[in-house]
Amino acid sequence: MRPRSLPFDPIAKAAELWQERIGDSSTMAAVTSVMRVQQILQSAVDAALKPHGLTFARYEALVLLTFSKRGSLPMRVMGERLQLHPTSVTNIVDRLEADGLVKRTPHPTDRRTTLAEITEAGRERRERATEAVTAVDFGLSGLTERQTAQLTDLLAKVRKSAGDFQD
Amino acid sequence: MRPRSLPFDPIAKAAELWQERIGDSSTMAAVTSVMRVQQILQSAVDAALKPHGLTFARYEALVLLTFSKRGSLPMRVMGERLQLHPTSVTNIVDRLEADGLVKRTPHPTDRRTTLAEITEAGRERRERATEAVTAVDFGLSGLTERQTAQLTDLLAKVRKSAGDFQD
DNA sequence: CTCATGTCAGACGAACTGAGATGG
DNA sequence: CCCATCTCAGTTTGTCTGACATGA
Repeated sequence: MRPRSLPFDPIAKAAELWQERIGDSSTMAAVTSVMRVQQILQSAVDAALKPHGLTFARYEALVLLTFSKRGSLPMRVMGERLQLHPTSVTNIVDRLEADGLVKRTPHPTDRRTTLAEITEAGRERRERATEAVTAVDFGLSGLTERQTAQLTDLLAKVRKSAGDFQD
Repeated sequence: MRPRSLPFDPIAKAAELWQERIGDSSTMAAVTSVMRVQQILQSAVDAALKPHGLTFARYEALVLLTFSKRGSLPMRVMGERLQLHPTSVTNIVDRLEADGLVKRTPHPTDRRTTLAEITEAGRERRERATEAVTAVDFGLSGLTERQTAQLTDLLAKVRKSAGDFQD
């Protein structure tokens, strides 16, 4: 149950007080804003996915597998792409497999690695789930096309600076 | 243990494939970017706060109390400002109180409500913690002053559109 | 030998649901 | 009576650590 909306912007207010009492507030305001917007988007997306028995993390995993050439990827690669801890990958694949959306199969040449392969049920589920999340625009509203692209660009700078990727 | 960095931007790559196979990818790219950057910031901030025995959520609560006139607020108000579930407020105040950083006191007139009041130890801890998080810029790097402000503005539009606040 | 890959057990933080006690 | 405030118990989700088995 999310609290009702405030008559003022709580982050702008906090930034104002921070500036008075502590110092430069621009970084603090941006970081708090990212945290809050993530919360908004996550809960919107999770709500849209709930009827389909998925969370955003599991949905992302399904999409990633859909995009792969053979519909399967080594679990290590999934972790790399989705920026997940190895044990988180195990956890997510466990749940997807329990729902019959993914199947673990042995790697043909490297017997250390396990492939996660999307099933036909997984592909169908992914399609329904995509309809659900796009119908609510992933919870993102209030921006023009251009502003949305601008947001993505700014965040890419941050990700790159944090070492998420090169180039 | 975070995976090493990729030789390409995984979100840009996913957006490209999404565009080919599913449709417009601009919203999906922005949302995925927010999710990922939040993860980066959260882990940077939590790492900086760990030596001080705080998480970001608890740190935010301490800051909020520091900013309040009497150093105390009704728990319901804390939930409103920090956008937290009532049980999460209980949980956070429990831990802060166990560490002696906050004290529960009865509301003078409304006996239903409990005030959380920051202690002197809490104020000191907040100050040290602020030094720690500002020293790492809250994990945010790669943006100019102007871009940081731009990011905050764009995210404010999203928050407002989602009903976080009016005006 | 080393290193990589995946899994397991156990802990944790944070959010939720549903129920309840207390009081306005 | 209804409603607000807070707490408690229990569940879910994802992350982490440390250890381990297997195999390149």
